[in-house]
Amino acid sequence: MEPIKQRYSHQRETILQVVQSTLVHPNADWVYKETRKIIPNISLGTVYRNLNQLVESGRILKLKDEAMVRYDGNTGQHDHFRCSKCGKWYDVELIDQSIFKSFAEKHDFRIESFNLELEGTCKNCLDS
Amino acid sequence: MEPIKQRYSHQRETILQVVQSTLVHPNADWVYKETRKIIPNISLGTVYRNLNQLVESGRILKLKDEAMVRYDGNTGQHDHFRCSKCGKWYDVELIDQSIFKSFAEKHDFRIESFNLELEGTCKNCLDS
DNA sequence: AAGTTAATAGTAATAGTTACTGTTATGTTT
DNA sequence: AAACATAACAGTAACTATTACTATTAACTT
Ligand SMILES: [Mn+2]
Ligand SMILES: [Mn+2]
Ligand SMILES: [Zn+2]
Ligand SMILES: [Zn+2]
Repeated sequence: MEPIKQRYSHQRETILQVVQSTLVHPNADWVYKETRKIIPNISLGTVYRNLNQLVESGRILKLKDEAMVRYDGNTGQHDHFRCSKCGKWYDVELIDQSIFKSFAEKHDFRIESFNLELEGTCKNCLDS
Repeated sequence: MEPIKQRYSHQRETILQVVQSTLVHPNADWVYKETRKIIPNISLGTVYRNLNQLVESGRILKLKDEAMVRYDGNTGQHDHFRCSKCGKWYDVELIDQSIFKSFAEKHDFRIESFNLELEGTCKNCLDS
């Protein structure tokens, strides 16, 4: 069988740029609203479909929030801190990943990704 | 203002026992079906309300699955491996938590919980 | 230029969860 | 023990994030 053909689409590239242009780790609706500033008649379904494809092809990351999915244009190795008060996501410095690598070998699983998430209260919320 | 009064309820205690009796890290519907074996006319709303209360009071843990919430009756310190093929959650041995503790001090955040999640393919799925 | 079909806009449907409402049961006060 | 106050309940409606559907458009192939 033939390889799946993925065609270029203006919408997909715009969505990718929107996700890559921010540090907010947006959800689908945020991406939708931002993308509509560039393509006013884009459909919400198109945003969802393309976000999923971009995750599938590894060009963006998928994050799990409380009751929503969030996306991350930064596909480099990093972890997250989530503020339980304001809901903001912050990138944090990575612990040496070799810790996890050696850990992986103790188990009978094929480990494909490590995800370390810290939760608490951010500086902003602590100050105010 | 007075402290919130939490009354005993047969339903809540049964739900707690159901969650504590398993290692599957169940979602709300699984808990609902299991609890109905004991209290046949319990309402799904009651299950959700009590699961939330049990999380709130720290008697069970809340986990984020792909598009669902899961619960864990094991509130001891441990981490998880999730199989992306069969969706099962496994408890895994904890890395020395002091790693995270020292890490926390580098940041201007008040860190309240660490959550390490590994994803990949489990032994069962690798074999078959 | 004509043909193929991936991708789209728009909308309907699904699924997990929460909100509401009248009734029941738990814990308290007479 | 009886009356009371209200947390919790069963049952159901509403909400919300996401996916599915459908007729049309546009990207690539021949
Ligand atoms: Mn990030
Ligand atoms: Mn567990
Ligand atoms: Zn905050
Ligand atoms: Zn598996």
